[in-house]
Amino acid sequence: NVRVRYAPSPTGMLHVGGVRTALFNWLFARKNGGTFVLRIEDTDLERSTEESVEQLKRSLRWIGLEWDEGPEVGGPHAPYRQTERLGLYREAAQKLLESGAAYRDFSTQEEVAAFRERARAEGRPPVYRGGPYRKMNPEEAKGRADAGEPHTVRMKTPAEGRTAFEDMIRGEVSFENANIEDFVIMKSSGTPTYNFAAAVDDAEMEITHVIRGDDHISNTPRQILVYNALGHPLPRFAHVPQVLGPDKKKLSKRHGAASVEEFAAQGILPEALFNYLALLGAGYAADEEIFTPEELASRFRIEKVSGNPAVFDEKKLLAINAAYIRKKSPEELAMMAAPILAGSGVATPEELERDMPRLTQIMALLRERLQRTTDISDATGYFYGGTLDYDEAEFQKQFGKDFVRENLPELYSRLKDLPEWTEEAIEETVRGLAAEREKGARHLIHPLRFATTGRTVSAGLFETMALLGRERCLERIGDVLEKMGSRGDL
RNA sequence: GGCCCCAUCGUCUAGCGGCCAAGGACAUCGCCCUCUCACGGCGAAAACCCGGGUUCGAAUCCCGGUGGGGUCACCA
Repeated sequence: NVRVRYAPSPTGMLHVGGVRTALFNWLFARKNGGTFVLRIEDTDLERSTEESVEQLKRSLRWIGLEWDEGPEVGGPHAPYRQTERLGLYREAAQKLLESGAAYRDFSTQEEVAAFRERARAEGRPPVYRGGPYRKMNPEEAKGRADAGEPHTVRMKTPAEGRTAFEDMIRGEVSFENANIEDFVIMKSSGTPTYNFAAAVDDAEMEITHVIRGDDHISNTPRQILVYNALGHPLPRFAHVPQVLGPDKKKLSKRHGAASVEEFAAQGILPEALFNYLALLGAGYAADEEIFTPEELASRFRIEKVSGNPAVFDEKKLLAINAAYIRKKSPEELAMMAAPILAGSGVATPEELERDMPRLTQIMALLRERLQRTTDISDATGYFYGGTLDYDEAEFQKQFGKDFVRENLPELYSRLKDLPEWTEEAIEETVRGLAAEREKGARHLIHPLRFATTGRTVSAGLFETMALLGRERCLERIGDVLEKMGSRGDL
């Protein structure tokens, strides 16, 4: 029975690197019919915030990573927050103290730092092994502790041999014990350190596969030591590489959007981020790239995950995002667009309510042209409201030509007299006039596009005008004619 | 600096000793479609870090170098 976990510390926003390891855990659980546990590692009282916890949960859910056990949903190993499990760590530490695997250290932080300093200066490895306290009589140490003397609890690390493990994506990784110092497991505040709490929890929660960022690879031997001292069988480990920015440095805010919430705010669809991140460095066959979470899960192979750090490519994310937007139905897009349009003030909620059928048709036209959902308000603005503001230079360019000046009024009146305002009728009118004047239709189409939409690019002109409606089109063309006249161009 | 990890087109990757004068995707550049933009189609350019081995044969295995990353806390 496979049990995996994602164990973030709530000290900031959920980072793409973090979601990716959460994602790999989720994928692995789904693939193997296992359980995905969420555990909050908030033993750093200084930096952990309640807000981060909420944000974390929100982000995880947004992208579609529901946890089977964890905060809010509960489970057989509750609670799932380390600050609520303090008793467990104290108990475990007590056990290690009694078995002699750990000892109390009464030296201060300054003293330990000084030791390391000296060792470094003398060219010895700065590996601290407790000074006099490692060998101190446990009874005496207990007495001092009971008397209230501040101390930490440290692991008694073997000075020789190696600690090795078989990483599921890297193969054997091994460390020399001589380089592993007697690390602290309980701080003088009585709270556990990361390496201890994580190992104790992974053991207690019966985690079978620890899949985490490779920045934890050097912590693994320490945790193995804890497991062993606790007499608990080891889980399997898999260390997934970091996500890097374009400069090959660890991805951070410096590189632009780096947190899930920022991507959401920038018009990225959750399924697109999910898909992109899952693909990033996961070693899927390269034949296709658009997959549902279920497909991703069934094809997921942890041992295929690449061992080298992956550079985050925003362009590719955008390409995938655009593909997901194209896959949405016009109805779905209209539902998404309405609040965006209302929010940006291009149309009132009531107006949009009435207008849903038309909005749906608009989305059908624009679907192929959107990269991010936030492009919607910009791309649809001209479908609402009356007259437009025209760019001066472009106005000159479009309407400065004699042919346009001579024929736009005629075009205006023919459009006005059309018995039916349909795409076909409009096209016939425009092409017809151009043909009569023996000119290519594009000589009329481009200025007309600019007049009716205020821009030089849009979806097909005739369908666009049909959706714009006769009244709005005539108003805008009339407005242009007037502007041309008022400056004596007519 | 010590320890650990990693190394195929710009980026993500396929490749797991011969099928590779290295395939796909994104990006780039052409062409086609076309009322513009997009979509779509076709095509181009673009990589096995270097040096030694092992082998009949290496992108694939081994060693060294170089480069990149991580980590060296009473932070996770």
